Amino acid sequence: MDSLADLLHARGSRVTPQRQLVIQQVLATRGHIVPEAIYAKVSQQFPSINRSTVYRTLQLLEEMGLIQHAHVEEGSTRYHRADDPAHLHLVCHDCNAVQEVEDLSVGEPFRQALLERFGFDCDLTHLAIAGRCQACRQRAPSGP
Amino acid sequence: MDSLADLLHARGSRVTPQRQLVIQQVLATRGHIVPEAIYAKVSQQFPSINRSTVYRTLQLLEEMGLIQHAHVEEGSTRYHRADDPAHLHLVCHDCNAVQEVEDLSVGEPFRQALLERFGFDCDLTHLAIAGRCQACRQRAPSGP
DNA sequence: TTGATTGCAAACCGTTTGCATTAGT
DNA sequence: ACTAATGCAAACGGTTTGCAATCAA
Repeated sequence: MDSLADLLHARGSRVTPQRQLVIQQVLATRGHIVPEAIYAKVSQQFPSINRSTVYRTLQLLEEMGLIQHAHVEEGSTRYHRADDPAHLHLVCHDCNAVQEVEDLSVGEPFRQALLERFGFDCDLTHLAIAGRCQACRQRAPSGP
Repeated sequence: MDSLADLLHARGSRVTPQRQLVIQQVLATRGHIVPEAIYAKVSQQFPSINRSTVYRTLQLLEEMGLIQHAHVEEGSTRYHRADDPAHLHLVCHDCNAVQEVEDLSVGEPFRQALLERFGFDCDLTHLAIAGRCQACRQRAPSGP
C-alpha cells in the first residue's frame, strides 16, 4: 500500500508534521469526526497548530479522495474516511439518539428504484434519516 | 380554517405586520425557502424589517407547527410549510442540480424495512439524497 | 398601561482568506 | 534557493443575543 507520504509526494504536496497528525486522526477515526475535534486532538501533540491548517488539510484530503464529508442535521461538517464502512444514521428527532445501521442492504431496493425510475445513482452510505426511534415510539406512541 | 391571527392569539402571541408578512411569504412558497430570501421579499413591502425578526418569526412558526426546516447539503437552513406535499430531493454532486420527486411511493418499501428491522419510524418527506443525476452519468459514466 | 415584539448592534459559531513567516524539497 | 505550507488576524455568512424603544393588547 502507498504510504501517506507517497500519496502526498505524488501530487507535489509536502509532508509536514501538521498534515501527518491531522490525517492520522481522521483515518484513525471510526465513523464521523468534526474539524474541532480533530483540532483538539492534534493540539495535544502539536500545540501550535492552527485551526485553519486543520481545515486546509481536510480540503486537501478530500481532493485526494481519502476522505468525504457529510452534513448530518445541525452542527458542523462531519468528515469520515472514504473507505469507512458505509452506514445509515437514523436520527431520532425526539431523543436525538443516532442509531447506526451498518447493513446497507435495507436501502438497496430503494437505491435500485431511484436508479430505474429517475436514472439517479444515489449514495446511501452515510445518509442521515430523521424519524422516531423505537424507544420514543413506545414511550409516547403519537405526539412528541 | 383558523385564521393566522386566531392561531397567534390562541397562544398569547401578538399579531404584527412583520409577522404577517413573514408568515405569508413562507406559506405562499411552494417548496423550500431560506431566511435570506424571506427577508429580501418582505423588505420590499416593509423595508424596516430586521433579519432577526425574520429568524424569530421562523422559530415561532416552527414551534406552532406551521413550518419545518431541513438541512439540504451546504448553505442555510431551508424552511417549508408543514403541510407541503412531501418530496425527495435528489441532489447531484456533479452538477448540483436538485431533482424533486413528488411520488414518495419509491421510498415506501425502504420506510417499511426500517420500521420492521429497527423499529425506526422515519420521515422520508423532504429528505435530501446525494448522488449523480442521469445527465451527469451519461456525460461521464465513471469519474466526475 | 404593560408586556410582547421590534430594530439595532454586537456577539456568536464554523469556516475561509490575505499575508508575512517558516520550513519541506 | 525556491515555493508550498503554516500561523496569525481579520473577514466571512448565517444565526442568535441583550437591550432600549415601540406598539398590540
